Amino acid sequence: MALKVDQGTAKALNRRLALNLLRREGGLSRGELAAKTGLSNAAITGLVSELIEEGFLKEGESTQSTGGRKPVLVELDYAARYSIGLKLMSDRVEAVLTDLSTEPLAATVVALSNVEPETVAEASRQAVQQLIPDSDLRSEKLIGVGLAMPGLIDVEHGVCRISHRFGWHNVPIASLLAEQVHVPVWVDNDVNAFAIAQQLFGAARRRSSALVLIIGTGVGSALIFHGQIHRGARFAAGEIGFAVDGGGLKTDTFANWSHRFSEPAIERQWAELCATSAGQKPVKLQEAAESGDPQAVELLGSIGRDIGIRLVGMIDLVDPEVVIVGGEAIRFGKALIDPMIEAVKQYSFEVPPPIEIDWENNIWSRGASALAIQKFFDFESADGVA
Amino acid sequence: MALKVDQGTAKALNRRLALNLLRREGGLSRGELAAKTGLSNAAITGLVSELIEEGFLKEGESTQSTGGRKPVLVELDYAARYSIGLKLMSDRVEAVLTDLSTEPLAATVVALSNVEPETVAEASRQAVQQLIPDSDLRSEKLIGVGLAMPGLIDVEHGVCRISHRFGWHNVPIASLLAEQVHVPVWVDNDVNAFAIAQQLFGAARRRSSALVLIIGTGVGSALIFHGQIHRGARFAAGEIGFAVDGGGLKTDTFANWSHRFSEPAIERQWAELCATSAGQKPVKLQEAAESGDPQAVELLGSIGRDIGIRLVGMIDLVDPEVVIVGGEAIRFGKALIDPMIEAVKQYSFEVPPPIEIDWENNIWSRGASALAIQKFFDFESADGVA
DNA sequence: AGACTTTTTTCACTTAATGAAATAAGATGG
DNA sequence: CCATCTTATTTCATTAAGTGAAAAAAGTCT
Repeated sequence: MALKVDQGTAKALNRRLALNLLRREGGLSRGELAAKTGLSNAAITGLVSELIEEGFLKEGESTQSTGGRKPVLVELDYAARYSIGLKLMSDRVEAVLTDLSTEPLAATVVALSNVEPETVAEASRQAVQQLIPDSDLRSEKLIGVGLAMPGLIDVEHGVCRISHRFGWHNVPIASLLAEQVHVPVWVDNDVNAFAIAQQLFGAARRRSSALVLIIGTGVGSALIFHGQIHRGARFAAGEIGFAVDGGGLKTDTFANWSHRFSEPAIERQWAELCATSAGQKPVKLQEAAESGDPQAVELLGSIGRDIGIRLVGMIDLVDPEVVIVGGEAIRFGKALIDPMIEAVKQYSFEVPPPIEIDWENNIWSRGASALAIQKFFDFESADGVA
Repeated sequence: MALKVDQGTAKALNRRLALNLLRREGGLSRGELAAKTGLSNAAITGLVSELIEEGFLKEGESTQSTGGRKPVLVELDYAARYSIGLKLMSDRVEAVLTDLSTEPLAATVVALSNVEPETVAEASRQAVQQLIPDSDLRSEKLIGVGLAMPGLIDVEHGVCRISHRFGWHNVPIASLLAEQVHVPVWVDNDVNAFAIAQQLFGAARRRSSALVLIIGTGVGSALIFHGQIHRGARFAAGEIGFAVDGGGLKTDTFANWSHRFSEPAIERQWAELCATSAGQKPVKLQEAAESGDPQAVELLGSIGRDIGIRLVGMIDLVDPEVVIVGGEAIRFGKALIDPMIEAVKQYSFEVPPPIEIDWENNIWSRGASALAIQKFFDFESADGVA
């Protein structure tokens, strides 16, 4: 429910406005900041000095004078604090310590013997301990811990409503972990976490809406509108992994996104292909595609096209400013991606939005770290679970 | 771009908050209003007396005392002002005069000899004139005119970017009309207008998100998030009419939503069916379905199921609080609707949101009227094109 | 060095909300 | 029927955040 706006919230909103402007545009003088926010110079003076006092902003170099006093650049001090990101996998917790720009400073991995909530919380505690052993430093400079996992997450209460992959049902994982690490903890769906990182410092940085598609262990998506994750009425927005497809007039053929398009599914299809074409010794799909193997190129092309066709439906529905595609399947390269983009261009209602491919290893845990960092740039639910 | 919040905008936001609370909940006492908005009693006293002075609120009957002074109910005075809605059709302009609750007070239709912007503007002027001949009354009590039409509309500038059905391209229809009627004019896509009406006083009244699906002359949709229409980066959100469908593994079969699912397309399929089944004299599809004709029930069932299957993809992506289905095809009744709902239930990822069917004749122009009314409940772009 | 220019800060003022106290209006009970 | 209690609404002094104008700071240019 929307709530009243008093002077306190108004101030917080203006603070967020200025911070996000600096995040998107880099260094700005106080005067530019005033012009771009619409606030008076006087107000900016006060706001900036508060933020400098808190350590989030620093004065940069003065730039060119235009015949008078040089403007003093003000910029975000990304090194001022740390954040920790934890990505839950079925067999391990991947952890990373980053600065406020999600730049990794250290990383570690803790193995999981099982996926019981207590086991996961204990492994997470160990990971945090390894990354910042000094508990004083933790309370001083660590802004919090972000936890990313597959499933439907109630981010406000820090509860995992449903995670099929972990077999969880209403697990208050944020508070379980917060009890152990004594810093604020935020949980979110892993694809949402990736999308937030893209929004803060990635391809969606200067855009207000985005559609994120992940082709990894499963297939999932995330939506950003007005610079905010759209989570849906039951935290299920973007859960396209199980979308059925009636196949035109043939309603009896249902193709499951994850079943055909996930990275494991693609590998499986390659294995089946290799098994049937006798005499050929099995080669890795990625290598085969890179060396131009016709069967591999054909398989990936067909899958890419089909993904593209489904992407068109999503684009036409929400009309995002940009589409960002990531996930482990990106490693299959152009053979998969180009036909996908081609299909989007061919079948879109209008000229489609730009499609950006962005993926690298360890990006999951950086996304998790962005969950905590986002709270600096975003005024809503700035409390986490502590 | 988001902008600063000063005391003026804060006040406007609080005013909006109170108005929307009253719209959703009906009459409330000042005390309840204070409790639900989070504002102090003192602030509510001031706010309410301003709104009463302006004529938008009135005091209602005092309710039951609970042992002390009776609370005085405050409610919206829907009769305080008028709004006019214009729905552009290819051969006519349908117009309705409503109160602030979109309740029709009078209606008229003006024929169009062609769809040139000037012709449309002139016909619209005539319609307004017929509904309120007295120009003094217009400037006093008419809050504005809402114009609904198919196509991509830049609502901020009142420009129709593209309308295939009218052959328009960047037509500043709002200012063309505003010049003639001398009241504020707002234009929007017709499906968006319908959705806004549903949000203000229909099935989405107490919800903050909704997915609206229209099966009419074409097939279109609208999205409401946070009580606001989601228009997309190029005003193209919801334009699913041309969505392609790769049909599972068979990428060569493309079924176009509008081509198979629009009301004319359904009629066409019935006509084809009647033509092939020799000896049978043609019966109207709606009548055939109502009388339980197996072929009609079968045809509508198959179409309904296919629509349902596609709806699942949309629901899984955006996870709306409610789905609202409307459009001229609703007249085909349960034979079409029930299989659609069945399919949604069968193939959804989670328990699907409630699906509400809401349609009646002349609803298009009431939706148009809601475009102007919405500006009272919504603080953004409250200026229109004047 | 003195005259401009441009940026940033200072300060008196305005506005909208707040909490506490006052007032209004009805209920209750002898 | 009057005194007292209860609940609803209004009044008022106070507070917080932003504004515009003027002052101060920090340059450039001749």
